[in-house]
Amino acid sequence: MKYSSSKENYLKAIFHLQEEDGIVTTNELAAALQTRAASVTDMLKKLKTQKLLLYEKYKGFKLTLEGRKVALQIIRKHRLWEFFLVTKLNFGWDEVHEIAEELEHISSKKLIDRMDEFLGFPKTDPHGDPIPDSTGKVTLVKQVDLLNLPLNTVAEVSGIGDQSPEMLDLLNHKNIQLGSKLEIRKKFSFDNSIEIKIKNHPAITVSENVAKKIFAKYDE
Amino acid sequence: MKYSSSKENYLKAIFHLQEEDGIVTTNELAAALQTRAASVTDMLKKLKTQKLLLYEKYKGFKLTLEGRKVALQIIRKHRLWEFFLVTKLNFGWDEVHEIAEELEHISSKKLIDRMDEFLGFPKTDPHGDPIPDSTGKVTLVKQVDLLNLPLNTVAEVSGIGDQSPEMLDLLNHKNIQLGSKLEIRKKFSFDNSIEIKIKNHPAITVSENVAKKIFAKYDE
DNA sequence: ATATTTTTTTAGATTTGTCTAAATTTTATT
DNA sequence: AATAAAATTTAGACAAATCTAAAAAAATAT
Ligand SMILES: [Mn+2]
Ligand SMILES: [Mn+2]
Ligand SMILES: [Mn+2]
Ligand SMILES: [Mn+2]
Repeated sequence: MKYSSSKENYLKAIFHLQEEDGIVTTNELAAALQTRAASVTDMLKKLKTQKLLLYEKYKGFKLTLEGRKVALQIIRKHRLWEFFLVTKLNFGWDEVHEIAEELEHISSKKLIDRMDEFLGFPKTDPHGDPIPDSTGKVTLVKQVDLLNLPLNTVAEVSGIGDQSPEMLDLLNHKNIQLGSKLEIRKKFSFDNSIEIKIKNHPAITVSENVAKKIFAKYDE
Repeated sequence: MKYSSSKENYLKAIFHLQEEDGIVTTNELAAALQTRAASVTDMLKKLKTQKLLLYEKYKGFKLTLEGRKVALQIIRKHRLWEFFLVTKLNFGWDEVHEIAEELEHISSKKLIDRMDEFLGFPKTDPHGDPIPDSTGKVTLVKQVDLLNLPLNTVAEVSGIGDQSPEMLDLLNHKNIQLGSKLEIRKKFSFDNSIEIKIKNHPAITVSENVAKKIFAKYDE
């Protein structure tokens, strides 16, 4: 089945909001898609007709198994394209999202499976988010945020929980990137900020709000 | 300026028909785009409003300089993507057209320029058609069709003038591909068919209609 | 338990791209 | 030159995706 770019964007947004909130509301979805609540309601009805969504008016909605499956395929495409852009075309990890937002709607399944192979079947995208395999399965990546990383333990940055331009800008300026090796030198209990030493860089301090959005993996 | 996929397809089709016929008609364009003459007229008006087309009703139409420029950028993207699919993702040259038909509408200029660089600035696509550079300039490739290739002269297949699935199927079965080294062994004046010897393959015969659609370059 | 506020849905338009059927213009034929 | 045929355009309709404003339902506060 082939769906319009607009429908695909809705399915993806519902999936993401469902993941974090459990339940999704019309207004939330409208905000996420930068559209109006009325437009959302219109689309919900269409998605229901196509059996991609369970929806009873005023009662809320959630993806059907089929809707979930479609959403995961779009996410797979989005993240593989991002990986391609960063690793093969030397894009910065903070400039690939917009382009992937278009590329994720290219329909050929064969194309994306070949791309996956070409890239060596990567497990996470440049933002540390997991890439579903061709059947839609996601390998959970075990990671802790920096607030929960033990002192003086070398860890590798594996994900960022906030991909806003503001956050990416901050990370760029502090030389924090995916794959960076770092350790916590000190935790300030006054404001929960932490001092970080990144390999080959002077020590820096980041706030609690930043620290809890940076994920890393380390050997125990 | 950003144009819809539909508009881009129209501009590209007009450009191609203009190239071969000089003048393009409403019906021709409708046939090329698999749509109706009435739809074409509708779109011609819109393209005129956007100054991409010179158009007076019942009098014919042709691209403006701006329309031509846009068309060349779409063609550049189409051919670079085809090259990528064949050389990096191991697609057959007969299965890339459809996918490129979608990819050509991805808007990022930076993406396509990075891709061009990644591919080593190729001059022709997998069908032998020239790839415009980032300013829209095309390097003319000097080539003759097989009917005009001298006897017993080794030449390299550099282009195919008909990319229909039927033609591509025939070429596949006869082991003729881009880059094939071949020479004409005999020309049958009865029906203008020719006997071809392709390196590492037994001699084969192709009809006049096929021969005139195969282009090759050779040293004089 | 009412009243108020917030959320969601409907009603009715609008834009883009397409279609069929009919009208108009151009081109070809007697 | 008149007529027939072909090409092109217009008129009017439709589907998809969006919008604003109004109505309806649900949640919250008094
Ligand atoms: Mn998207
Ligand atoms: Mn990402
Ligand atoms: Mn296209
Ligand atoms: Mn081509």
